[in-house]
Amino acid sequence: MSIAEAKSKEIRVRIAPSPTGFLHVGTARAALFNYLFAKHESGKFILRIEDTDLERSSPKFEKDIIESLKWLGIAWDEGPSRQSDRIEIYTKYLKTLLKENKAYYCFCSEEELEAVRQDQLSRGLAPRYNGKCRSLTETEIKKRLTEGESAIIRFKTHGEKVSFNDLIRGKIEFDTSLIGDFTIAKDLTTPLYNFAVVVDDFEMKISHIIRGEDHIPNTPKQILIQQALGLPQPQYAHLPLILGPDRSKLSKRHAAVSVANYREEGYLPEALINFMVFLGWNPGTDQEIYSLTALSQEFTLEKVQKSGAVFNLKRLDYLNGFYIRQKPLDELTELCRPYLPASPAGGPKAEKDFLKKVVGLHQERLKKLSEITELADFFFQDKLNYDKELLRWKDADDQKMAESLDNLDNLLSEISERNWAKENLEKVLMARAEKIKDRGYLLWPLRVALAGKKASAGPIEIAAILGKEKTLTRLKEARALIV
RNA sequence: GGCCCCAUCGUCUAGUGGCCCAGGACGCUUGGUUCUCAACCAAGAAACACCGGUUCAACUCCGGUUGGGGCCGCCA
Repeated sequence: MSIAEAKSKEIRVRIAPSPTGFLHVGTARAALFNYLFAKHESGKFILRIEDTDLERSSPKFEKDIIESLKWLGIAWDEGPSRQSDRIEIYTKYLKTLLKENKAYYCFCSEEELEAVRQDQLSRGLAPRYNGKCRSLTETEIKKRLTEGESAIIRFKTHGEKVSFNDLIRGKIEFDTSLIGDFTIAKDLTTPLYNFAVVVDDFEMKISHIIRGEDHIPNTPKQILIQQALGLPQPQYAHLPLILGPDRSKLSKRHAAVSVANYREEGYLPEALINFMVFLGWNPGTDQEIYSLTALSQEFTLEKVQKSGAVFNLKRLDYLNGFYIRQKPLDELTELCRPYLPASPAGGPKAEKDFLKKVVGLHQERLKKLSEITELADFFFQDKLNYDKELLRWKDADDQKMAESLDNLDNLLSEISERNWAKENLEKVLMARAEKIKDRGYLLWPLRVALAGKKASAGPIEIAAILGKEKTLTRLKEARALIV
């Protein structure tokens, strides 16, 4: 094999998002599959920003796409390149097509086109261009163009059949007579999607196009353009779609769709990666937890599913909880910090120590980082607000409750600040609790007095973190609720 | 409506003709642990859309039906 041959066989894939919105989970998953495929095949993964639609594109979204991809750990080898920086290239190819009479100017107005479309639709036909401007003479075109009449560039189809072998679905065939002469550019310097992708994929030597199933109908158009330009045909692999609970394409009305949303909610990139990759792919074994590196070793297109996959938030939550539980406490504390109030004085060291205890206490209860806010709020409040009835354990009457609270107060008052640690507190409190048989009479009111809610971490652990002073204060406040 | 794609538990899926009266995971239910919640452990309910063919044998192959989805832009 010559060097040239070896080079031409290089695996090169790309993700080509358009900056018209925040990075969508569907796009992120496509990026992931491309990335994994490239890694598995020792190829290159390229990021290309498709911003030919200047109206809808925004630098804000481009920034989000780049940041979200980075956050997920999906690293690209080349790019990001931007279509708006490559206009001359498209113009060059456009001129070739025009000159060779493979594309032509169309002067039909949008209203006119829409009317034709509606008519065809109502008659149950495939809507397609009627070919009105297909054979305008060169002089007429020139004349109308110089007169400033608005025009668009169409690609000339010939009603042939186009087929390609999809790596995931096998042979797919289209009848281009049903497609008609489609648009490829608004003018010489404004290419449209189907045209720009073909040019870019060729220029960037893309070997495999791995993208969503929603692009299947675009494929024959792109192949036609390739053929007209004499370009090689890349391999295609169309991924199943991510679906909402109603099994239609996942959209905003179903759930949050941008990676940024999930990041803000406190999902970990590891969880999101692991979740997304199993939407339409599986290793064929029972292993369910994978790192990005492990995935790139396992990933093959043969294992990709053909049918759409419903986005199951419960499973994402489960995975996220799993990864949160795996996190080293130090790291998790930093991840949780944005979701917690700034702690009172004591310096950064003391604050970090305190936060670590608080986070550690809730680590196994967290499904997403943002939940720490509510779970641990009582550590940051001066005065708790809860109903007196919450203090009542089972059928305990007021007298019994008061007794329990007094007992707790007495017991805990005797423990010195120095010995105020979980082990000691446990020793003292559990000894007493055991005597009562039903520990709840002692522990339930303690938990409510300290946390102010019906579900929380253990009262002894809370007391240990809260410290003697605050613990006793809260106990007295609880006692005051009972007359 | 036209074209195209798809079809195993509620969900993600294993299964490439016999190993499957279908396996795993999430979720759900029940029990255990337990002051509550979570975590953890154990058990359980839960699926091959339908009809024909091919074959000694079909969840697996073929055809059809039904159902679902995608696309039909001077968006990508």
